[in-house]
Amino acid sequence: MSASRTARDRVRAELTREIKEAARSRLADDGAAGLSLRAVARDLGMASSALYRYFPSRDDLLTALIVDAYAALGSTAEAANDACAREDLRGRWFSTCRALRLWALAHPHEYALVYGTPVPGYRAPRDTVEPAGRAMRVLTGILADAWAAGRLGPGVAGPPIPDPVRADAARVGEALMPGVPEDAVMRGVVALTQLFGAISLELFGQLEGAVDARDAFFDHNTALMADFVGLAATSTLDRHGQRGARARSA
Amino acid sequence: MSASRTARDRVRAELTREIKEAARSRLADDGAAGLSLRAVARDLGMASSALYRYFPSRDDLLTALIVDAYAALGSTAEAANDACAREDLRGRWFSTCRALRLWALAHPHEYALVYGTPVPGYRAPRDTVEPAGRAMRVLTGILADAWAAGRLGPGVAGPPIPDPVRADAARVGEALMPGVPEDAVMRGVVALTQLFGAISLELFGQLEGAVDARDAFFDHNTALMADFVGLAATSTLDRHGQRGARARSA
DNA sequence: TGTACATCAGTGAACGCGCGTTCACTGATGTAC
DNA sequence: TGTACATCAGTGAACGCGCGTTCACTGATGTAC
Repeated sequence: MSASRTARDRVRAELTREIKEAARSRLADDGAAGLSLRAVARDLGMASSALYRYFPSRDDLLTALIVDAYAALGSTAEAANDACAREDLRGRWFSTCRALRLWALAHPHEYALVYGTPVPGYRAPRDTVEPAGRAMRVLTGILADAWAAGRLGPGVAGPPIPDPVRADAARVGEALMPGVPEDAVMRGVVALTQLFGAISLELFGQLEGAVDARDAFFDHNTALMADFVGLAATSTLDRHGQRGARARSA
Repeated sequence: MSASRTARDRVRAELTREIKEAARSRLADDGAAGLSLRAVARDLGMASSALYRYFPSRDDLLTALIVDAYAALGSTAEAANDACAREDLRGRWFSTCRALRLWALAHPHEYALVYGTPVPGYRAPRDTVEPAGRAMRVLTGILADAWAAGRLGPGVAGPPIPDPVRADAARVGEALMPGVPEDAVMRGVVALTQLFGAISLELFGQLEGAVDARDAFFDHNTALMADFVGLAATSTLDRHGQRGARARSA
């Protein structure tokens, strides 16, 4: 049974993949709000009604694309992180930030799908919640490792944290970087916010005419925020993206 | 001539305003990509063809909305900045950041129009470039004032700035905060990026389930970034949004 | 292995809908003398 | 102030289009005996 099931089912899985692939291409022209089943079917040379054998509605296709985008973003981050020596904390941070930006630049419409303007009328179902956190979790994991290794410096101190914010930071910390004190958690969240702000502004065209050396600019940006969170400067990776460049001292 | 011209022209200006107003409301339901002249006309109780007396095409209406959004964001920032004593630099920074966030929360769809995912197929014309910078210029102006007054601390140092980035920072600094050295310009840009990242993440729903005390969270966020850029902590406004709270020492 | 039946994939026509834009028109408002 | 004319605002019908989704159908693939 399972062997024969896979015969037909492999074709099914393959076509499901192709439909999503075609839909991703369409995204570039029409955006998420304008994603059209008929256009996708046309690109694949099949009847639009055939798509209903694979996705019960347009929104379900959109959901699949969103889940895929989160997953791709997540595994990109994980791969970048894993490519570094575990104890090279600043290197892992840099590598992951860079990988996220490069993925976003290579897949701008999929990035926009998850971190851009929400699609009007579309409500993300539950399936979407879990994969959403994967990329984030890589970055917070680095901070947690740094803290555990006693290698998370004081960073920018800032004013004392008001109680309600402390509660939020405690909850976020519990979920993403257990053991890390609230003020370091806050700095981490601020750094993540900055990271996604930097990627979004570049991707959505707000740097146009203002910043030319985009790669180097992003790297310097990342370096400043690494200092901000207190990630010790032990990496060989934070200048110009050249592995093996001389380590710098903060 | 000019008196009689204004008779008819005042009605025209009024209706132009009403059309844009109705279009703004529509934005909430359908998003920018789905903005429909027919829907706007329906809401106003007029024939859809009548709108062509006011806007030559759908894209021109969209352009008008974008220009308006930038202008509203700009004057919101300016008003918040002007409401503070000129020498209260950190207060001005806080006041402006807060005002921008509150405007965005009050007008999420207009914010998305300018800082969210670009509308597919829409190319912003020239009219859009100048007003885009207004809100930014308020914030950079504060940093420039702080520098001129010798009140811009060292902030986070970061690594030495590579030459291409230095060139970008010099150009941006020239345009937005003349006289401020490149490293401070870079920190300013990073802070602006963080600000828009924070507003966008909150607005686009990424904080859902993670952060509850949104106002206080944003304020603390802002305080950390104010320290990051080196804005001296002399304000009475950076705790809990209460004017007259005790000044704190960094 | 062979046959009878059930399941599934894909088709093409049809549904009802909303869209941007054009056009010839009517009536009101403004202008020139 | 009054009249003749030009300009403008708004109408409603029409154009051609694309959309999501349903449905009865055909033929191929899988299942059970």
